[in-house]
Amino acid sequence: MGGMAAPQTEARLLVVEDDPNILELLSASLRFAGFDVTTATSGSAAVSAAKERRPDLVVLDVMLPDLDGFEVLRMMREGGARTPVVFLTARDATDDKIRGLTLGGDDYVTKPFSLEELTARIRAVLRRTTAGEPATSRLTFADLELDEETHEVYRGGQRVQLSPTEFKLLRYLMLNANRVLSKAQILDHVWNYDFRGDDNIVESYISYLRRKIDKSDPRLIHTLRGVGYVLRKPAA
Amino acid sequence: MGGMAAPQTEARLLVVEDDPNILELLSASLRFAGFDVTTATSGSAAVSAAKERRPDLVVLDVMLPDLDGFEVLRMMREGGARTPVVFLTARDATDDKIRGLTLGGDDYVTKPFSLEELTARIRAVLRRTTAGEPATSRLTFADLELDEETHEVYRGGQRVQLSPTEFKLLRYLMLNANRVLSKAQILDHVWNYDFRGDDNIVESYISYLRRKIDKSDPRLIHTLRGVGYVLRKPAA
DNA sequence: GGGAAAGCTGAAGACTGGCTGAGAGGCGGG
DNA sequence: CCCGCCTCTCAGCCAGTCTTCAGCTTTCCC
Repeated sequence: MGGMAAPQTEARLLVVEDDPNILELLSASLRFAGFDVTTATSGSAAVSAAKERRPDLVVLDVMLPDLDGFEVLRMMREGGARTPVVFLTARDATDDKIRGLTLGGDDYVTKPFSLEELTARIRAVLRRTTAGEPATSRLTFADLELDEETHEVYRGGQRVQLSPTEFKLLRYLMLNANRVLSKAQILDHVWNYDFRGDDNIVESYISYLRRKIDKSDPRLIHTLRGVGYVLRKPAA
Repeated sequence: MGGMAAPQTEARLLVVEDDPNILELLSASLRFAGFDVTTATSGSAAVSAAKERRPDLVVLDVMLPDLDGFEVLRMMREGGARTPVVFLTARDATDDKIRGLTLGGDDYVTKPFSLEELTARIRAVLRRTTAGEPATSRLTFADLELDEETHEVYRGGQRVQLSPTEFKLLRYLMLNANRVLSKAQILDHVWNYDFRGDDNIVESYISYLRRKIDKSDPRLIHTLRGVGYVLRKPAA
């Protein structure tokens, strides 16, 4: 099943998470997305893995059996390393510590997250911290433009307002333009991993998207009956 | 049992399934399709078989007597092995767990499936995960082209619309070009294994296919009275 | 040539996948 | 506390698809 494109090929990630299911979910999909992934299941293991591997970015659960994520971060950075971090936190952890994170170039994602959400954050942080590149956060396909930073979307130069889920869905389609995506894949990537509804919600959101960005020719979102959806220029 | 071509020659599969009838069906036909097949009938047996054999891909029933498929997957992957998996699930497994199956390049097929369907998925997953190959998903025969990913079919460069079943039938014919296929074989491979209709449906679909892709010379789909059908260039 | 078996195909009806309108429920801002 | 947006579910609908059936043609054999 065609996964995520691999725009960040070979960036090295260290994923730190004690729940084995979530760890498996993360490492499998981030590897498939083209990252070079190492894992750790405790704070202390994370610290030594970080020392050894010098990852480009760390995905770090705040709640760990031994040290908490902030401790781990402090220890990793003793000695001046400036490895960027994306934290995973519980939804209600309105902790002040979390607040300050985006100041230092880091970021956080609340559980339960969607893979789309997480990989978008990872990409954004890497973009910001890697070199001083202009670092475009703009995706384009045909006359569609999507700005990952501002969440603005244009079709044919015309601004379109999308809800958060519509935005994530469109981003996923654009990242995987010309690739056929099944409803299951879309559900797995765009919706939170604890979503337990059925496929029909994908149809609904495809319908919303079409109404907002694909109501006239040339149509870009195509249905392949029994297979999935694909974002593609027609007449190919 | 029908002659599937062996495009993935010698890839090693581990098939895990507790129903002996289905296991037999699977192992026989996958072997005949050119795979090197090992089997296991329980989760724990699967884990040790995986360790020992290091298969290229695992076909894994979700419902097993001891561990469930997800447990098995997690245990297999402890230690960093990245063996891809094609899951077998019940059709109505709407509830929980099934989510996340398309991550990491894996895929799943719902029971009752057709062998065509399953082997197509297996091939697709192997294609995606094996090396960084260009990974063509395109079959061609004479001036017929069939794209397994997008389900697009061309005859002489001309796009043709096929229904899902027509598509599966044509793919089966193309994979077995120049090989004579009996109606029984076609039924066994292209239709779900629980189909209880009669042979005439194959005639119907051959008729549909001819109308769509074989209405003018040179004819490619030939009837061998009393024997079966074959996809072949004439004058041979 | 005639009969029988095999194959072909049009038509009919049931079924399915996908699309969308309506609306319930949640959350957040005013 | 009310309102509006958003998410998600549900149910109806439609088009396309599957399956069966019956009558027809072709082929084969005597």
